[in-house]
Amino acid sequence: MNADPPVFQLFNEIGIINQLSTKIFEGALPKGMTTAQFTVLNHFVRLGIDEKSPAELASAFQITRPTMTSTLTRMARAGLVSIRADPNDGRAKLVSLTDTGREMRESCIAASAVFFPLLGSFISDAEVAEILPTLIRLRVKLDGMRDAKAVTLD
Amino acid sequence: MNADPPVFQLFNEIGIINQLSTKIFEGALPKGMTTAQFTVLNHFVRLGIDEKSPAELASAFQITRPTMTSTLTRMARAGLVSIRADPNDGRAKLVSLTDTGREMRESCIAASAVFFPLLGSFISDAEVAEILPTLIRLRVKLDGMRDAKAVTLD
DNA sequence: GCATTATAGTTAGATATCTAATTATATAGT
DNA sequence: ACTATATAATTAGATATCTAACTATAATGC
Repeated sequence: MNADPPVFQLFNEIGIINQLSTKIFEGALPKGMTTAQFTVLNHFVRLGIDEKSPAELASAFQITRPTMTSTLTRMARAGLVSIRADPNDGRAKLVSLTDTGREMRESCIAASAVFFPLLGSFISDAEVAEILPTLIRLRVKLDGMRDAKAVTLD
Repeated sequence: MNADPPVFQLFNEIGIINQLSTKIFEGALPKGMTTAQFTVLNHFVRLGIDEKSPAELASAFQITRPTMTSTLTRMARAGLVSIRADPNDGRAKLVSLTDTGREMRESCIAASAVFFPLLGSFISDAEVAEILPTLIRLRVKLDGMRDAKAVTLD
């Protein structure tokens, strides 16, 4: 009864998996924390970065600058990041983690330490290894298309 | 330099693919149309349904009732759906497509007829066939967890 | 050097999504 | 029958996300 083309099905499944896994993950995070904010915290720590501009962060996460402004405003209000003017560029700003931000990231990591084994019980390492390369190839191609001026399709 | 566990990577890639493909798809839809609204239109047509309550629709798409209320309100405002009181249940309502809704669905299908071959050029049918079963299994398991009362993880 | 163009960040306005709380109606239980 | 519980829909308030438009500063170009 499912007449959808395989590619449609694929994107459909990916959409549902994304929605469900995101919800489960956020349910495990400290109250009020979101995936978007955790991603920023994790980025600084994992890459050992001191300061980065909002534009660079937006680019790293492939979101628009207004979205980044919005998230950073909330994170600054919560004391997770600190934002100062860039002394070398009057237009730009520089974002850095606060101690509170670093502690929050630790709490999130602790939460995910419980979360990922659970997900791991839903899909084996072998299965992940089997499908991950294909998904990465697909992501890279989609990503390349994003850079094409407009997604005109004509 | 990527020390993330494979499962983390998997969900990361899935998140990015979902974001990019959704954006590309919506870019192809008629101005103002969204994936959420198209999904509702397509649901009625594909399954040949006349009327369905907001609660049933919310359940079918695995979103909350407030979200469904929100989307249906906008769709009704745009003339895409019609909503009436359920004569058999004073609490419930019944949603149905309007002619405008049906036409809009056709336009979206026409748009996707251009979109999916494009995506198809990014991933072969063979690759889709290879990874789809695993993704479906994963989705089903995540889905089952959703029904567990609370995602307590403890 | 001054005008044009590009870039950084923000603001405005929109949609989708969630949780918590509210209102109204049904159903169950005793 | 009357109370207690469950269900349908909505409202309120929040986050994330987008596009379009705006302000300010930097870089280019002639």
